[in-house]
Amino acid sequence: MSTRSALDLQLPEVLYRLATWVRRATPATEWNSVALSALANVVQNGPKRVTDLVSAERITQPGMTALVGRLAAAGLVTRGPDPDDGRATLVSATPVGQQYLEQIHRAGAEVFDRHLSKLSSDHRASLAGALGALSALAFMPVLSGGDPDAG
Amino acid sequence: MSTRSALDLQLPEVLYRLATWVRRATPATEWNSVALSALANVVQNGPKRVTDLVSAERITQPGMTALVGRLAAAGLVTRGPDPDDGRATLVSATPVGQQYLEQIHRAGAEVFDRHLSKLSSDHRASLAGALGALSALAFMPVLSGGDPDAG
DNA sequence: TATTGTTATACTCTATAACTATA
DNA sequence: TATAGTTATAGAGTATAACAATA
Repeated sequence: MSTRSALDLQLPEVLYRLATWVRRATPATEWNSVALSALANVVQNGPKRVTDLVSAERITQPGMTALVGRLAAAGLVTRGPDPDDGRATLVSATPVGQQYLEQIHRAGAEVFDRHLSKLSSDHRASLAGALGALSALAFMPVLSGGDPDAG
Repeated sequence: MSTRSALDLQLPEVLYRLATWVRRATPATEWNSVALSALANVVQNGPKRVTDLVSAERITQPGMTALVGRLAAAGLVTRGPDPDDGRATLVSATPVGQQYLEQIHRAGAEVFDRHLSKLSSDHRASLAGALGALSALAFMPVLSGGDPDAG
């Protein structure tokens, strides 16, 4: 039995479960996951057009318009014109939005830390060794294929 | 620099991002994540009361009643009396529900496999080494604390 | 004519409150 | 009286369709 087959057979299932676990372990917030993800996008990558945000999330353009409107009403983002394209709207994070996201991440990190401390030292060591790989996966662009229309 | 501090500092952030990544990479289905999670609960653990399903998900009792009603209408679960408690309702998975969940997992596994194949062999090896730890985390009961009311 | 974004409308889902049945 | 579950009602969020502005 090679490590390759173990990886192929078990990791997808484990990742799936892990995502569910993270969803349950993460403290509830007043914003849903799509909203936090869109906010994180503009916080980390700078101003984005509505279309860009749409393609990064599983939501329609009108849905993103409404979401950006709510985020703007809450003071977490601002909307402005795109100097390069008169049709486009640039969505930018405000300092408040950035601070809010950092606070959410701190609260989530605390919860994760409490759970990680329950793991055996062997398990903790193997996780530390896989940090780079997990990060590479977490930052990997999602391949199209399940979604025929996705570009 | 110990591996312990690297783990504490980076892993929570990576896990958070990884969960978002999984959410985006997983093919969209007609059922949302709470519905699939509740279905998976009864498929894997056998019949459960509505209250049990409520405590495992972030949803209210009326919300779970409605969700179970939809799952039952779709033929994925059935409801029956609890022989030990006349007040309770036992929710059980049907063969159709079990097959549906297996199909969802197969489709998700295919997508994950395609992404995993993009990783370097070093990263794949470290992931294989962390499988046990990831699984331990994914199956760890969620600790209360962020949620004062949670048992 | 195609693309970007918004508005109008309807539907799904979930929360709070009130209720019934059983312990 | 407390617990398990349901029903009634209202609100948030998102999709489809139609529209306005710019490329």
